Amino acid sequence: MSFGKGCHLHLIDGSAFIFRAFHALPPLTRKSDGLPIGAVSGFCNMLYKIVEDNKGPDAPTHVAVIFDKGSHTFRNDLYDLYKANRDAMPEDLRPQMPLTREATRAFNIACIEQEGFEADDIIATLARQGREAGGRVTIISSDKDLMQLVGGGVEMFDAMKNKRIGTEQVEEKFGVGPERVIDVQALAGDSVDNIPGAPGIGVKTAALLINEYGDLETLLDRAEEIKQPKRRQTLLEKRDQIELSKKLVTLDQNMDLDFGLETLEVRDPEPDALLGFLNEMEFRTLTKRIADQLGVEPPAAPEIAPEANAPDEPEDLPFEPETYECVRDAAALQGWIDQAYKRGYVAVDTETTGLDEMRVDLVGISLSVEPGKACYIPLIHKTGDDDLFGTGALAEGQMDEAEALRMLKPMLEDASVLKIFQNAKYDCKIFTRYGVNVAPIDDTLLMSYAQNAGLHNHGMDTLSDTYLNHTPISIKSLLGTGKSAITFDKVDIDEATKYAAEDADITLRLWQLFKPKLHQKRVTTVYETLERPLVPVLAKMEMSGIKVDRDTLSRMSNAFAQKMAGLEAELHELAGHPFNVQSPAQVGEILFGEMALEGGKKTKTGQWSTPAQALEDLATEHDFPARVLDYRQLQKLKSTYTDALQEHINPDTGRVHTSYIQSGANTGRLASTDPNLQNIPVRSEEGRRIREAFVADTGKVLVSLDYSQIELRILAHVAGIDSLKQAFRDGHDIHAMTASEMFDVPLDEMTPDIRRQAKAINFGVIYGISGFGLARNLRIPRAEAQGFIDRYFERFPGIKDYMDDTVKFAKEHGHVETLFGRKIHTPEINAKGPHAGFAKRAAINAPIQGTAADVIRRAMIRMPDAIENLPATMLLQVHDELIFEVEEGAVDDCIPVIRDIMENAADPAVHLDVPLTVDAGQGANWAEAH
DNA sequence: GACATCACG
DNA sequence: GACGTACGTGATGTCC
Repeated sequence: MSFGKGCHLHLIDGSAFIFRAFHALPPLTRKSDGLPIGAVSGFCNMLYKIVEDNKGPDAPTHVAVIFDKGSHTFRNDLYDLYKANRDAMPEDLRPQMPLTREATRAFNIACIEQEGFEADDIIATLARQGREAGGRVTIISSDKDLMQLVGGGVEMFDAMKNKRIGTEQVEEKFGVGPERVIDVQALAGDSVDNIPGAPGIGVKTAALLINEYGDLETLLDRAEEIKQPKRRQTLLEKRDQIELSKKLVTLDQNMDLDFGLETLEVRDPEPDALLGFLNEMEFRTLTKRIADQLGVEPPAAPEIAPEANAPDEPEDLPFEPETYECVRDAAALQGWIDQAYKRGYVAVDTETTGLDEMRVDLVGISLSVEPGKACYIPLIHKTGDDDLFGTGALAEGQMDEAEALRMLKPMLEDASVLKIFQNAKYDCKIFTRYGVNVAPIDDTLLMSYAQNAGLHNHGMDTLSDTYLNHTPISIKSLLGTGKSAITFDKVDIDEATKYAAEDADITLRLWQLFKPKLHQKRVTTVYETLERPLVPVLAKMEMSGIKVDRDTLSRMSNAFAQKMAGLEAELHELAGHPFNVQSPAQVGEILFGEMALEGGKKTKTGQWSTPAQALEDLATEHDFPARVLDYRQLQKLKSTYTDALQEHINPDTGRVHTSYIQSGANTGRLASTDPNLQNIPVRSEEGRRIREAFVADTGKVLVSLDYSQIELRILAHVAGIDSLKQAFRDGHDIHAMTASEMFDVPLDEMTPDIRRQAKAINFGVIYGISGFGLARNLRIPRAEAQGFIDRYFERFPGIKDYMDDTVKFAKEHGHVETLFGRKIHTPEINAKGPHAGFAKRAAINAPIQGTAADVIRRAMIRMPDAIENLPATMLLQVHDELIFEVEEGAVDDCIPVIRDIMENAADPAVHLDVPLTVDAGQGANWAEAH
């Protein structure tokens, strides 16, 4: 039936409804697997009402549900900040997006979306067509942006409030008729969509002005006449901005649509399809009600077998590498992309030619959408035979790389499709280098880390073995080892498919297993606020890198080499024969064998132990150990720093790009590798000079900000030590204060040595102090050290209580927690023997170190937004320090902003009783900035 | 690949 | 009563 007079078109604003339903309705999850379905439920109930009303006098003859699609529209081209302040889609809503499309189709209602257009524009176009054809139109929505369409047979209906919105209601809201709504919106702006409007003018004033002057254009032309000076000035100065705002709020009523209104005719639902869907969603009431209405038997409710969902029961679906698909053309790839959209999630893995994300080439991509179902898309695999350049020719049967990425990019960047990785940071960095900014992501490695830190590592092999009872194909079996190892692009495509697709399959299975457990184990907040959002932050820092001056390092290396040669000759002379100075075994033999020095200890393997501490004792009497110490220091600086760092300078960027391991330390700290930039020397004068090689780029400076005494402050807070807390509030020297309390020395009589001892005790406390450890550190008799500790606990009884309570908690629960809820497991805490001591001290230290780690993570996660409009880039993190590269001249603007974020990073989740203070430094290089 | 050593917070 | 200990990391070289 064609659309015309007497027809009634219902246009349902699907996207807006889902968001509103999601926020308005209590969270509801599917019983069998915990899938969030609250918004889908609200949506289906609304559709049901429409089906029910189909019999009524006001029944629609035509109906459609319209959704937004894609995030980039013509409005973004007009104004790049359009909707820029929108929050990311809530985690629980994302999987519901594709389900609402499915629901629409199940109800046999036209489901409409068009890439690059907002639902509002499609609605506007359809409404105009309906109006012009002489029919009635009802827009099911309460979105004020649609109110401009009301009138001439078009009205709106708020389905959640059950309220009709006609011309009167629009006038009530905007103070003008529907035809002038866009003028008012252009002036008033909209903070939700980030439409600027005229600053200082809201809806009330805007309506007043429009009613006085008739329309926006007249108002702007005659703005000079306005009496209020501020208002007049705004309208004159912001004319461009206001006109732009009008363009942004004006809906496009003339879109090209590839269907006519007649295709939207109301159709009865197919009972099987509709009831099948509702049953699958486990909507019991609705299924029954609709079955009754349709006059058919409701389908049997799905069986919920409790065992199938027992938390620790891995699914038994076998792994069958032969069944994985090798995707070799666009049609096959499109099928997988469609699957990803349909489900709203997809596991992704990349294969590359190596491990350095900044340099390697992408070789292929694998995807998985359900357990056992995965594919591999080979892109640049080579044939076995080398060509003239030894690179090998491209193997047959692979998609063009650019084409494959072009097809995948919209899906990988689409907010409604969750991309699941094992170690997302690695793959995201690769994709970024190929022009794809992957979001949103989930990461099974981090999910495991949030749940299981302290129990085991979180690599794919461990996780697959532990949770899926399956040992994945080893990469070594494909690449070989050592010198004869090949790169992944040389691997036969069939073999590569089995390996790569399996990784995606495993990732997806792990995700399905871990997802509900986050909640069960009470670590959803940790994962969502401390792990997942850190991934893009770290990826950006790593890709930024830090500039390192090769010449400085090279000169230092040469100087070290010369000194070492001199020392080596001297040592051979002293020993009376040549030997390898770098061999602790040989040094030990000379010291304690040939020279027969006293006090030598042996390591557990029976060789003489020669650590620096032991050599220092001997060095007061003998030259030999003193020279060994000198040699070792230089050897360390040269091999680990001045030589190795040069190798790490990326030839393309001239910078060093470290890699942070987010799951590296059980406590929540980061670890840095390849190279480790968290242990660049600073304590010795000679070593510190290496920091001079870390420089700011031309026209910029390095800025370093670090938390002062953060762990001691956290200890004062968690142990509730009032005197310490007060000392921090007053900005006192905490070590001097401790010394004064302990040794009854007034502050003005404090000596550096007494203070040094108190400082060692303060640190010892954080580490789970022992008399032996303190004695060794301070080089005092053990009894004396124990005396210090007893005294300390006497003066600060709260600390002793904290330590005992923490150990007790660990023994009871098998884990300890940071203030932010991070759990660190302590499986050895109930062990007997020497293990127990280690576990106890680790348990005491973990909440303190871990809380500090959580605090700086929170600061880092907030940093990108805070410095968005400042010429500053965050480069490095060294546990309690952040290093930025800042444009010269902007330093004084940046430091207060960064400091503010760092000092208040604990709030509002945790309010510390002690202030956190941050010291800042700046300079042309890291030595100066620190 | 285990071990010893030493760089950092 | 003896044991054998400061907490958390990563990189390097020797030696088997």
